Amino acid sequence: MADTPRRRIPEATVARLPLYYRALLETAERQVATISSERLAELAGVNAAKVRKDLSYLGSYGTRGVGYDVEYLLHEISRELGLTRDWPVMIVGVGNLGRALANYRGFGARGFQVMAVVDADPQLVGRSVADLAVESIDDLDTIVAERQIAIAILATPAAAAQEMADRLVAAGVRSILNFAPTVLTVPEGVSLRKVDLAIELQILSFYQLRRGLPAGALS
Amino acid sequence: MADTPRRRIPEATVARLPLYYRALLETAERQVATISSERLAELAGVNAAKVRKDLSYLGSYGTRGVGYDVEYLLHEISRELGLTRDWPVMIVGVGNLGRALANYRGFGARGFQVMAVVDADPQLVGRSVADLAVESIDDLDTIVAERQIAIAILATPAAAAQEMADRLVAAGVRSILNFAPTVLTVPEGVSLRKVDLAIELQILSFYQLRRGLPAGALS
DNA sequence: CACACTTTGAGAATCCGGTCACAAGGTCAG
DNA sequence: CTGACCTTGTGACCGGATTCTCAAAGTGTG
Repeated sequence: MADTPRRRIPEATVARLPLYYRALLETAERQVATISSERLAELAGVNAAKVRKDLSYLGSYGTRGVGYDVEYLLHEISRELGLTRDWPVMIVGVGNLGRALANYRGFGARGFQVMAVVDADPQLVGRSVADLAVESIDDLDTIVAERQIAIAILATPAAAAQEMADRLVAAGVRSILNFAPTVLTVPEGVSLRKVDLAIELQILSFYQLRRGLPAGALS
Repeated sequence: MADTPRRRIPEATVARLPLYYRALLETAERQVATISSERLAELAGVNAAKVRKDLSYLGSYGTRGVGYDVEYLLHEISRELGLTRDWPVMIVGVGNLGRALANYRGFGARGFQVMAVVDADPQLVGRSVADLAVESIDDLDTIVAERQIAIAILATPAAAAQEMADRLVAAGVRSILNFAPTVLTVPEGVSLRKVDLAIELQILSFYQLRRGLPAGALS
């Protein structure tokens, strides 16, 4: 499996691959065989030069004068993103958000299946969420090991998040998607991404405040 | 007060201000009067040089040899972010996610109050969600105008999202936080930010697949 | 007051990503 | 087979963001 010592793919490009992937899925469904960078750019909401540059990091998969073969490109991107295999996912924290996420079919991407839902509250253990029984956080190690869970979604209150993250890492989880509104630290070698409602709203607020105001008219 | 011909604040800095804000809130609660860039950096999960550079865009609010006055800095940042006023928020789409968001108290930042919850499905109109009655999307214009809603959270299925976004913009909403897994286009002058579960998971998957090589996906 | 120590603020250097522009490589009509 | 026409792939350039570094400005002690 010694895979190509392929050029390092820039982070910004990695973040866009899923957009291309989605656009290509839709295109494939419409039985379109090839697609130009122009069109792909439009679907993904970026510009054509960026699409070409991004795709060139994966290799030369296009044909000049024609465009990209939709099926082939789809395959290459999904391989690159690791979407050709299954990723069992665990959700930690069964509050409002945790439950919604567990039920969220809109993961869109198949391959990310929620295989476990855990919570620290003994009162919640045993309840059913999205066809799964809530399990105890104390069984983390076993659950992670047995179900080969590499990716966890953290949806606990902020106060509990760091401790949960630590326990996840200790149990062998190497990728965490954090929804708790707090800064987490994880060791080198663990990927951490965050989704933070409050921050997004505050950023919107910043620009909203300045909209329409004459430039420099802030008090 | 001789008002600052204030430097334009870089986008990257704007995105970090909420982090500092949160860190400062916690610090203020602990009755700590001043804070160094070093300490603030630690709390916000960034490095000290960045903190200082970021804060310098707001003006020179620190004291050399001492640090920053917590209360004062807090005040300046919240003013900058528009957190000194209230932002009525509307949630569009009452699926799993919409409901969870409506109930989500963890907005953390006060000032963002959900003032309306709307859906296109007549079956849902009238039901109660988070102490609000679900209203019809057809009353959008009135709701937005009367409740002065500037920020909307889109939590519809992907297929409906663009149309809803268009209607929101038409009704006067200038800031949209999109949770629907699709690319939206909005006119110039409207802020759009997105939160996309599937994309986040796919990015994690990418790095998980390569564990060992890159430094990974920092937030 | 002098001196050691702390910490900010900002210029300079560097890194990274985005955009431009165009040669290279391909299609297709006649 | 030729010439008009597309579209990719990429090197060159540009600009924003991050990091480095250190002078400047403050504190505190004796």
